[in-house]
Amino acid sequence: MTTERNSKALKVKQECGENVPFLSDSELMSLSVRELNLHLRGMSREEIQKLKQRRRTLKNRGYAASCRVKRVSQREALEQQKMELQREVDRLGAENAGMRKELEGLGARLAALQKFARGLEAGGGNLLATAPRLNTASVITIVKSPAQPPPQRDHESP
Amino acid sequence: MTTERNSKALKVKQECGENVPFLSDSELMSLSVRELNLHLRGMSREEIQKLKQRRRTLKNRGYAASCRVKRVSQREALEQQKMELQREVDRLGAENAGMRKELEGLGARLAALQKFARGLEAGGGNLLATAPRLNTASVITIVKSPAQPPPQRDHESP
DNA sequence: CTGATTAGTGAGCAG
DNA sequence: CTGCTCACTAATCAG
Repeated sequence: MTTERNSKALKVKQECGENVPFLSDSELMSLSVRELNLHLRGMSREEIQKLKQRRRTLKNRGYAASCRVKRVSQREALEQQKMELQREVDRLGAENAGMRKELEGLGARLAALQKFARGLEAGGGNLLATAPRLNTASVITIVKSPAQPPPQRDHESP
Repeated sequence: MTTERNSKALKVKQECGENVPFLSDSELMSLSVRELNLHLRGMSREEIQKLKQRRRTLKNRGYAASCRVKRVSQREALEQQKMELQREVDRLGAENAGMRKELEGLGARLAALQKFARGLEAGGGNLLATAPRLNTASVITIVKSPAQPPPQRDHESP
């Protein structure tokens, strides 16, 4: 199955020896019916039928070949589409993992903040008194968003 | 191409009429060589060769059939896998969109908080004085996590 | 030899 | 008629 087919000299009916009647070997395949008729002067009905059958056979040979080519092409196209989808899955999966990590980080930050806020509430209203070791630069105050996004698009940059 | 093949009474070489020699019609296909030889008593070399060739042909018919079946199965399997991947892409895409929205919301909240915090810094150290309209229940304080655990953290209130 | 695969061939359908 | 597809056959390869 892996090895290459070496001596591939198939049969391919070739009546070259004795029977080169009037028309070329297999290029009557490319003639139209009208053109074929021009070459059909003075032939017995039987010979005409024989020639037309040979033409049909040659045509069928080509049809079968293109049928196989088409089959292979379709299979390869399917595999190609499958690989593209797999790549898309990988991409989305990675993006997903990244965002999940981001969310996790933000969630942890918010949890810590809420904990700190609870301590604030319990200790009193004075922020600086409650957390004396924190300077204002490291302290951010949060208002629980009442479902109204701020018109300003400002992001932090750590 | 869409219509079903109606009268599918293919040729399937059946030499039932005159030629039912010694062995069943086509069930010599299922005999092993050893068993076949038992039925080969008193036959001319030529007849034996003929029978063996018929057996080989019948076998080949079956091989070709299973080859076609396999081809179809593989194609269907590919299409199946493709559909599953497509479903996976859709699922991940939806999950992705959801998380993106979550991140967007959290980002907006953090942006608002930073804006508020900047106002705090500019106005002075007193939080309540800077935001007099906010009660402590709606205010949460954030510490930019400096990756250093607080040395004394023993007040907890669930 | 057995089983699988390929190309060629005729049957039969569809346009 | 033309083009395509199916089932069959022989040739060939692989194990």
